Amino acid sequence: MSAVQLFPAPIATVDAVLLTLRQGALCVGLITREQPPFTGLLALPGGYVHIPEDATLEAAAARILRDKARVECRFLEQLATFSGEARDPRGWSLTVVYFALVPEAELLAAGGALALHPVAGLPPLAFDHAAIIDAAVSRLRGRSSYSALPAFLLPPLFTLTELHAVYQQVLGTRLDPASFRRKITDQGIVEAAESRRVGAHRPAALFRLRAGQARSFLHRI
Amino acid sequence: MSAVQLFPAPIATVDAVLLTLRQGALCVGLITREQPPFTGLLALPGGYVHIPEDATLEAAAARILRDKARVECRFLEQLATFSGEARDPRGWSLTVVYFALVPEAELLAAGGALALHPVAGLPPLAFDHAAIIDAAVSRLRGRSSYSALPAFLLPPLFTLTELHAVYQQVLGTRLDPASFRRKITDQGIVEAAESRRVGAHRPAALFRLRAGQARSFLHRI
DNA sequence: ATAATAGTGTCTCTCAGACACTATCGA
DNA sequence: TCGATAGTGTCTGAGAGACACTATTAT
Repeated sequence: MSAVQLFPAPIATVDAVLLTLRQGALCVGLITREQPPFTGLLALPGGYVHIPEDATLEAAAARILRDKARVECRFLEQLATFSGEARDPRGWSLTVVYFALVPEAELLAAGGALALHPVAGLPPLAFDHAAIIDAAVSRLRGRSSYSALPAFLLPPLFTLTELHAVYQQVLGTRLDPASFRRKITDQGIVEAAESRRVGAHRPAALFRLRAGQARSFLHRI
Repeated sequence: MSAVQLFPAPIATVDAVLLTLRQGALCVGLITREQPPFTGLLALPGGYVHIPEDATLEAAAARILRDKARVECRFLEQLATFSGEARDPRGWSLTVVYFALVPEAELLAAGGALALHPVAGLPPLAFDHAAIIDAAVSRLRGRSSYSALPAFLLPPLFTLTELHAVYQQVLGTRLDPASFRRKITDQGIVEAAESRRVGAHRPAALFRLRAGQARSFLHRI
């Protein structure tokens, strides 16, 4: 390694995959590109790191989602870094991708410039963003079977029936309600809130995620 | 987003965490830095992406390990990207980190410039490399409980007793030999090789990883 | 035969799925 | 009282750990 950098630097960007559930369908937040390349195509929200404003890449992703969707995501985590010569016609590039889970209600309340599109049946996307979204959905599905990730698709307070429905929608399988309740409550993943959800029928207890323990279970769902 | 990039580009590099087992101890391959910053300290092998020689970041990581350790790793996967202003005194930087598993025998046969150091009790390292190694070890430990990753710490052909020992060393726990054998063989993770390991006592059947199925199990180990 | 390592049979306990049951609300 | 949703009790079957057992080699 010499002191002088002999190689051109790759173009480095940050992109964000924001996932939410709308009417039981997993959706991703996209923008329509206004500049080349890929003008007019849908793309993930993203951009350059703002130095020194962004302390880290994660901060850059949070800023991008704050600007585009007007939300502070309770779940934001690095997905992976995608790279290569072919993904951007301007040249060799890399993009560090973060993935966020947001309840739909929060997105709607915030307004924001992202349009929600069901991840099943997306139109052609800019760059390699279709593959990136596939990777994010795979991560969500994979982690959902042994973690509390799907809870981040609900508001901070939720009933176990709602959580059960979200797990079923994300995993695409039926889960026995009784076993589900036991697993969730036994493992200390959630804690009971004081209030109850009142409605037309028997009120349901409300729960919230326990801080820190939200990520992984002892046993599979 | 304007057409002109208004922000300085971060310094982008690739680093590799090469892990192996030596006498039951998990070890990482390190070099001694010859240039500033951190001259004289131990560091992960790494460097700039060579454009256009490296087709992707993974190819850059493979090249770095080929140059420094003279090995082609059968397991090489992206770990995460680390970033920030503080990790490199030259300024805001990001490094895309790959993590590799190699059997010790292969490393020794290859020679190479990496020195193996037990991950328990490392001296101070350059940059944030201590935190990066922690992340790699956590990933290995976490994935080992439900995947065949530890098998990559053995040569392509191995006995179930050897695999059992490697799992115990990586996980740091005792595993029942009978249960272990059943789980490994029942799940189609390995397939029997034709040959057997001959020695001073009863010969053991040799196995290899089944291509594709190497990554994840139905049930925990 | 013996030592040593390889590999199996079988018991038990725990946990997940199935599903019938009870509980609590509004109308 | 009924309909609807919330939540529980209990049976059963699968799988993991424990551990005693058998198998196969060299010496």
